[in-house]
Amino acid sequence: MAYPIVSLHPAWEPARPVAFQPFAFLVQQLEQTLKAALGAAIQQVFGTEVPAAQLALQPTRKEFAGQFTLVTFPFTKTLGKGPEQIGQAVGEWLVANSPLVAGYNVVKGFLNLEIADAEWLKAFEQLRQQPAGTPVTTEGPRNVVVEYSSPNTNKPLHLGHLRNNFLGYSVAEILQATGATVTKANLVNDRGIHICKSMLAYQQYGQGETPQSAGIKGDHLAGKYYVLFEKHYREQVRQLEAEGVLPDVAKRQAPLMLEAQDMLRAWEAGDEQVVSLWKQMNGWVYEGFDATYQNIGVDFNKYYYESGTYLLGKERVEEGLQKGVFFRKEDGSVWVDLKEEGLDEKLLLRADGTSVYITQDLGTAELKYQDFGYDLSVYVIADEQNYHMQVLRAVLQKLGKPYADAIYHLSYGMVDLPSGKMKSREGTVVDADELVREVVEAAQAATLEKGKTEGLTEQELQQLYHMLGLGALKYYLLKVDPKKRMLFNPEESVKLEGDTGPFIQYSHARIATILRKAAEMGISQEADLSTLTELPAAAREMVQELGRYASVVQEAARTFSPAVVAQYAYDVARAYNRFYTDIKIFTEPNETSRSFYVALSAQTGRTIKASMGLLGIQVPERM
RNA sequence: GGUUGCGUAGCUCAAUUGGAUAGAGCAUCUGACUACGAAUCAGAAGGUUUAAGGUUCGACUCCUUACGUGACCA
Repeated sequence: MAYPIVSLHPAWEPARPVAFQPFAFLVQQLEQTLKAALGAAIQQVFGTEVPAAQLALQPTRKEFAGQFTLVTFPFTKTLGKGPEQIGQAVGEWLVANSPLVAGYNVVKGFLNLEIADAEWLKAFEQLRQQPAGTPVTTEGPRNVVVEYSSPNTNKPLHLGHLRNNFLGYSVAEILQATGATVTKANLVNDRGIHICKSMLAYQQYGQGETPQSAGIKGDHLAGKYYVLFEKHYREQVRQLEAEGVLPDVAKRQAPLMLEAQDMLRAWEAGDEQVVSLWKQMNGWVYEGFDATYQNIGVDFNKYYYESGTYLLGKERVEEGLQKGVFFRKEDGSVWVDLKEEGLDEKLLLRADGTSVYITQDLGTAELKYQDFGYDLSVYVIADEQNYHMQVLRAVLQKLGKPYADAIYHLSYGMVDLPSGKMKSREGTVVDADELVREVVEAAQAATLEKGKTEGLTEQELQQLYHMLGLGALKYYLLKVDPKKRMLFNPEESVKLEGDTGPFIQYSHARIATILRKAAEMGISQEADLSTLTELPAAAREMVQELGRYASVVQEAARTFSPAVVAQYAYDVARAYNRFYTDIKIFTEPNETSRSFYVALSAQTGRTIKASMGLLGIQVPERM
């Protein structure tokens, strides 16, 4: 693999310029050319060379004419002139000498440059020739594993998991769009004391119930017994405390807890009965998870099970002891000293030889690397585990693992409710299946109210409601910067106006209608655009917006942020709606312009579809 | 107690990574469907970016302190 692993973390910096561009980066290309022209201008006018890195261009703000802006403040010292003077001189030179630049204006230290419409048209022509799915770059990691979802098998998925799943899926898609080969992995936490709790409760109170007999999804059934365990366990603790036992002791010595621990030991020892119950219940849970995954539209190429990796983790601990980077305490427990790394001493293996979380994570990391030899391994895990992930990396570094630095923790903020934190103990957890049902129902109600779907079959309607409901939910969860904690407001999440998924889906449906009608009217999208000389502002802005696609996806990949793509999709939809009200496509008298507007609409539709696809959101032809 | 994240309009979020008069949506108010879909568009109002200092041509962004709030480590 040609990519040095160490350079990939935490976010790789694209080297510029690159030799080969697989995608016509409309805006990037213009920017490059413009920068070269700017360099030449300064050279010609002032006789001084300015490093290209200093020529920072930014988009011109809406209230000024132009599309690109050069900030001239940084040059005042080296050029010995005032910021306005520099702007004037450079602008004047460019208009006279560069075909790119049609006009300029200077406001204080800002030189606003207007790109000639002919250039925009040329760029648009290039852009629309690009086949769908063309990688947006050749840089960055090429072989990536994205681990996400990673549920426990003792209860069903909830709202927090949804953020995780949508993020993981989307980041995988985004990285794939940069040309990387991406493996979506799901590490199932299928062993441990919490699993035993469900099993024990089932054994004691289940009376042979099955998902079929109870008419409950398997994951919900397991969750039911987990809750039942907690209920009876708490009762036992309360009783012990009433008998005068200290709270801490009561928690440890409640019969149910002791039995659960017995069961865990029996499981590790391979006890047939326990293992068979474990297999049966996990089987139910997996069926339930599969149904949820399918329903929310996420998938995986590879499953890992902690039951299959924790032993490998113990081997890593042994390896560390042999290499002398771990140490054993008198009681037999194994530790690593990470004080030099600014962390603490950390337990790796209990005195009784049983593994802790980090043990299995060491094993899983090893296995993943054996399987895929990745140059980037993304872990989509909530930020409450920041410390844990730092430790994992540090331990792998101590072990001298080549993949230690290829690990990237995509640390996302937890989801709050208007009522505060989600607490399973207080029953405030929002169930994923139920939430999805609610958003789909809300989408159905809204669609029926609009009454624009006559002619669709019942099946098409159901698909549409699902598409819209999930679109609303996914967009709502993905539009916020992953790193930030977010508030989930159930009422807002099913809204379909303003900054929402359905708004963008609506824009797509609108475009689809335009294209259908254009086809009926026999309007070609292939007119020779070179005969057009001037564009209406709305069309120019639309072209410019569409041209950002590749750099937006690169930015999203670099920062592991679907929010960047969500924001872009919204911007595109908004720009199109503005264009739509501004310009009457079918009454446009100039045939070439009319053809151009249809082609522009088509390209907008493709861009919306692609962007939303990166978020895992589908878009309808009608709604 | 230690480590660490966050604090922007009434609410939910942005701000091109140090650039212009801090932008969107929701909610509120006003206007636009007898030419392509009003789930839309145009406009109004809404801010001492928690506070105080510092760095510089320039700070929501970087540094220090305080306050508020969350997470993790025992």
